[in-house]
Amino acid sequence: MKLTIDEQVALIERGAVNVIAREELVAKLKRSRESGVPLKVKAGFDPTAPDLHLGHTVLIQKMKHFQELGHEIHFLIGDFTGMIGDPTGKSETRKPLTPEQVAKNAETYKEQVFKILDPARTRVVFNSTWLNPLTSQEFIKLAAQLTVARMLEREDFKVRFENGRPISIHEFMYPLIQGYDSVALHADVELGGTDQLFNLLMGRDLQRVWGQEPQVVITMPLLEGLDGVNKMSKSLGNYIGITEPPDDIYGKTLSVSDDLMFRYYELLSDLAAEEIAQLKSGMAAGTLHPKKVKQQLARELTARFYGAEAAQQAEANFERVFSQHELPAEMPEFTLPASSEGIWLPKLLSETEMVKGTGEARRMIQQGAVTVNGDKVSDVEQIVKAEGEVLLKVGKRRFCKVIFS
RNA sequence: GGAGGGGUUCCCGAGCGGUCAAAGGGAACAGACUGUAAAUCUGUCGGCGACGCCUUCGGAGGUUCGAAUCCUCCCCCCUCCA
Repeated sequence: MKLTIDEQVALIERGAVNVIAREELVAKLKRSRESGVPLKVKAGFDPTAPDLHLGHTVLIQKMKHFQELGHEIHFLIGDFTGMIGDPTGKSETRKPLTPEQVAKNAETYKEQVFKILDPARTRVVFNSTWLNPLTSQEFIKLAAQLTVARMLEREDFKVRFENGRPISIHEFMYPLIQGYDSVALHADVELGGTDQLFNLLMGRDLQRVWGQEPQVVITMPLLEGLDGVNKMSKSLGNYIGITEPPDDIYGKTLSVSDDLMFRYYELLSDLAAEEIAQLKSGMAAGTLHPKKVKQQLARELTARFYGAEAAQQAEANFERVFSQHELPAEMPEFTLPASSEGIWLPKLLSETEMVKGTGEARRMIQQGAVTVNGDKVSDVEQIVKAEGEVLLKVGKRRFCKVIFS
């Protein structure tokens, strides 16, 4: 790819919230082009979440942009810092992870990130590599670079401090350590979410202290989760995981609110800004149905991880089940022993794990949410014939085929 | 180290000897309406083959016919002082 420096900068700036500082970025890009030495682009991930979701991909897409420009990505897994716990945005002290958990989560990251990034231009690094050997003296030197007052400028610390909530001393170390990672890597650029701004800037400060040219800092917006309120996160359960089945990625995307849909377009889609604007105005003018627009997004995102064909299939499945109200083409099967006296429906639902227990089964039946072979059941005492095949449906999206043998 | 205030069901938060499986709100789930959107309305929301039984209110004991509520010890958190 042969882009002019201006075109490169435009690509890099797309979607970014901060670029600090633009002139430095231009200078680095020029120097890299002249010398043929790729820039070292660093992005750190805290190995707390076992699964990457679309929220992470905002950043990963940006990393990919750099790869397309020929630069080298350092995918930093914060296995050391993961044991501390990033205090960013938290109102409480985080629980540290055990080394075993960190190691396990880190592996998952490595597997998943290459769904998007080019492995040949990606270096996966662990910050324990250089942090574990640090001596106490070096550690203290690091700590000496920052005052408490400066640290308390940070909004999250400030709020906690003013509200008298606990801040552990080790949490102060987090930004310092993250900054030191940049020193250890000689990073030219660091990418992160907007919530990471303080930590990213710390890298610049520390690099100066260690006599290095400060890294360019680029922040990307945080993606809202499916609820449209909180940021997308595993722990809140409002996420779309990139390893989820195509049907789920498609379905979850389609369940997002209209407002949120455009936010997703903006941050996740590969469509040009003008194309997105067209969709928006078309919808406002009434010439485009919102569902069509949303379907396009769902197809694009599903196709990103599974290909266009799988995306089409996911759409077909979705239409079949939710628009035509037909049973899905495939559903989980359960085999139970046949019996002549039949089986009590709540028991059957419970055995097939369609509900948590017979209590929930009773509730679902009473609420008219249960269907047996397509017929709605209202009797809690219903006995189902335990022979042949029985199709069960609970609510809108729980299906199961029971085979009695 | 000293003085106070707290730990309630997924979360917040009432309750302060029986009428408490525990108000209210949020989340979640189901139904209606839809575009599985949002908003709205209704219902459910510890477990159990259930108009009854069992297990919950930081932990362990105790007082009572009876405790989330009272007493004792322990654990954890917060505030102020040092």
